[in-house]
Formats: sequence, structure tokens, C-alpha cells
Amino acid sequence: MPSTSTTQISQIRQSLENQIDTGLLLAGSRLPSDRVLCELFDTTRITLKDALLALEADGRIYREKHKGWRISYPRLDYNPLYKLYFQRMVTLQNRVVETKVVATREVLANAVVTRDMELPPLFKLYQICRLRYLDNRIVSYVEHFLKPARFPGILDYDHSQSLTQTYEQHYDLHFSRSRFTIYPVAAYGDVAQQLNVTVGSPILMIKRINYDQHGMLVDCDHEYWRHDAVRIVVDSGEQQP
Amino acid sequence: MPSTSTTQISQIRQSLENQIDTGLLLAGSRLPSDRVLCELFDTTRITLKDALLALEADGRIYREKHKGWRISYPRLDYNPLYKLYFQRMVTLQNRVVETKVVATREVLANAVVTRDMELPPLFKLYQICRLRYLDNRIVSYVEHFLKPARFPGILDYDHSQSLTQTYEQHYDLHFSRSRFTIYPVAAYGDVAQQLNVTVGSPILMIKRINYDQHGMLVDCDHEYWRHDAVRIVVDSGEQQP
DNA sequence: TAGTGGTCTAGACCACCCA
DNA sequence: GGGTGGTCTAGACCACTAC
Repeated sequence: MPSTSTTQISQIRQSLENQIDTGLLLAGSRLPSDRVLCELFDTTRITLKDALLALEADGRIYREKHKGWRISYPRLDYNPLYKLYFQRMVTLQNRVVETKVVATREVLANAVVTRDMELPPLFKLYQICRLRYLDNRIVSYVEHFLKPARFPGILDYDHSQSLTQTYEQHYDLHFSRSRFTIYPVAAYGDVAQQLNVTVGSPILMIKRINYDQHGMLVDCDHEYWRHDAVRIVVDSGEQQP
Repeated sequence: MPSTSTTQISQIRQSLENQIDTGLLLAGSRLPSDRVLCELFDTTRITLKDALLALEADGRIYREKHKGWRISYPRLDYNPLYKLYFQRMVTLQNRVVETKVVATREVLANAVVTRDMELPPLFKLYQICRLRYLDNRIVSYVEHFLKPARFPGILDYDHSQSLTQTYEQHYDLHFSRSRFTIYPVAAYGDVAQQLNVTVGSPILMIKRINYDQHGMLVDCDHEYWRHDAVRIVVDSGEQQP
């Protein structure tokens, strides 16, 4: 049976968890300030923080920097085998997605991207950086890296809509296959800044390497997800729709 | 560009990260005790801990309860589309897996399992709990839930080998399809205890619901992975081997 | 038993958000 | 400018491991 640890940290966590489970604290609602919670549980800010961090790690609560803790929303199902525009996958779950472009530029491929995309050294790529909002809340920061030769002039298009759609309509490009690599990391630098989370917060990274209809590697994505916002769903033994 | 934050926490993190990246600290080697690190970085245990927690969240270091911090090993590639015995998937990556049975029993299905397995209320299941060791280190705690009618007498078998193999050899059962659901959670109760990690540590949960060759739902697994030990790899647009 | 990590206290100052 | 969260100090005791 689950051992009910009796540290203060566990007690505070269980108490808050209980309030969430029983619907006393609804998704999106804000927790009282940490000083108030300290009084409530008769403890110090550090102990309280440990309890909140555990709930954050479990995806039950989340925070935006300097804006307090809130109850997490249900996760979005992310199915890498569904060859739908991301937008459509979201719509099918009765949720609303919005995309904001934060940067489009030419960059030198870094070590990781060079290896992943099998590039020669000192290779220049197009980079498109975007933020994704789910039901009006930031959920992911995405960096696309494109081989320029395959996408002349693409930086001039509007990228607040589906990039996949731009590929199809303007570059006669259809993905034949993609390789997804998914693992937990922490938010540093740009990622922390763009997602507006504390440095070191837990993130679910989804890397994607895409091949066109001729089997050529054309681009790759780095998606950094708020780790409580998403859930990977994969059906084996079935063909994808 | 990645903004190099100048808090002590970030400085300590970057310093350690650098030592790891440059090979001065090798996978598996132990960090000095926290008191020593405090002296080294001229700071307090709490500040140091924040830096270590960030590195843990990023999967760069790990710990076993009361046994100090160590440098993480490369992640295992986990491909849900490969219909191999788990053991074979590991062997192909030149790594060694071992399984230890920690419990076999009959249990009442809890709310989550009842919903996931589409069971009536108050349903009894067989439960097999196992620990997986990768290269002699604990990496995951797995709970299997089996419908008893499909597996008469299975609790009497030896389960330190492949369960899939036991299914095939003794119950003429072959998986036709499986549904994987993967998301980050925190370690509580049994999970924390069995994995020997601090309550609230980050975990990657892999849920599996399995169907036999007649399309019947026969069992489900809850796999709790040390979140730095694994990496999900999915190829879309290809048939699985 | 010594040393380690885990928990906890009671404060402080700073950075940032919002009114 | 007041309140919030983020960072940081300088200690303490306890639980557990390894010897």
C-alpha cells in the first residue's frame, strides 16, 4: 500500500492534493500566496516550497514566474503517429490552440542539431521560434530548424499558422516519415524565459526530425512543453490515420 | 542566445554541468558530499540543493536516498512500436537488464485501473510488481495488472524473466496491439520506496494497455521510470519490425 | 559511530507584477 | 508602492548508510 509518509512536506502535499481531488480547488484557480499558506500549515517558506515543488513535479500545480501557483489543467493528448496538423489534433480534443512567432532568423547550426540533421560543420539554417498557447495559456516553446535550400524565402511568410500547411502549399513538401525523441529535461535560457518559468523547471522535450516524400531530411523541431500540459499517446499494432 | 543567468544557483549548475560535459566527471562517479560542495562554492546547503535539483530535473545527475549524488548514465531508447521483448530491446543497445520480482498477489482494482481496463466495480486482479535493473542500477518499478480468468495459476510461475514470454508459452497469448500513455509524474509511496528515491522526485510514467490476438483487453502495466534513465523514440510513417 | 543526505527553522534582501 | 515569488543565510536535528 502507498506508505503515507508523515513529514510536514508530505502532509502539506497530501492536504493540497486532497483539496484538488475533491474539487475544492479547480483547474486554473490560484493558490493563496506562499506566506498565507505558511500560516495555514504553520511552517516556513522553505518547507512549504518543498511541498509545492513535489506537486509541481507531479503535474498537479504550475506557476508562471512571479505570478503564483495555480491548479493544473487536464493534459493534452499528443499522438506522434497522427499525421494531422497539430492544430487539428488539438481541435479534435475540443481545445483551442494559438501560435505566436517570437523569432525568425538565420543561425549557425549548433552541435546537437548538426548531429541530428547530419549536417556538415558550420552549416547555416533557418530558425523559426514560436510559442504555443492552449486555451490561452502558454504550453510550449518550439524551435524549427530548416534547411535553407529546400525553403527559399520562407522566412517572409506568416508563421502564426501551421508550418506544415505552408510546406505543402508553397514548397510541395509532404512528410513521409518523422522520428520523435521524447524525454524530460529542465528549462534553461531561452526556454525558461519564453515559457516564463523558473530556471530549472521540469520540461518535456519532444524532438522531431522530418523527411519529405523523397526521403530527404528537411527540417527538425525542438518542442519544449510545460511538463504538466501534455501526455504522449501511442498505439502500436495499428496504422495511423 | 541562451541567457546566462547569474544567480549563484545558475553558476553552480553551469560549473558542474561543465565538468560533466568536459568529461572531468564521468557517468556513475559520485559528487563530493553536499557540505564539501558548499565550501567549494562558498554557499549554503539550501542554495546548493537548488542547483543540484535543477541538474536532477535536467537528467544530468541522480541520487539514491541517503547515498549521495552521482552523474547520470546515457538514457535507454524505449521504442513503444518495437514488438520485442523488453529484454531484447535492451540487449540490442548493448546494455544489460535484470528483473527482480518484489510482489505477486491478488488485489482489488483501484479507480484508475478500473477505468483504464474497463472493469466492473470491485474487480479482483492479479498484480505482479517488479524492479528493473539496467547495467546493475535500478531504473524502473513496474506493476502489472492481469485479468485472472485469462491467466489461471500464473502467480506460481517465475517472473524474473520475460512476462511476455510466459504469456506466449503458457497461455497462448500474443499481443495484437497496445496503447501507451506516457507522461511525467512524481514518486510517492511504493514507487519512491522501491526506486529508493526521495518522495516527490521526478518520474516518467509509461502506462500500457495490452490486447491479445482476439482483440481482448487482457492486462495493463504501470511502469515508473527514473526520469533520467529513458528516452522515448517513435518513428512515424514506418511499420514496426 | 561518523558522516551523509533529508528535513526544518527564522529570518533577510531582491526582482518582478500589478494596481 | 505593496505584495508576490525567487534567492540566500546560518544554523539545527533527524534518518539512514557504511564502516
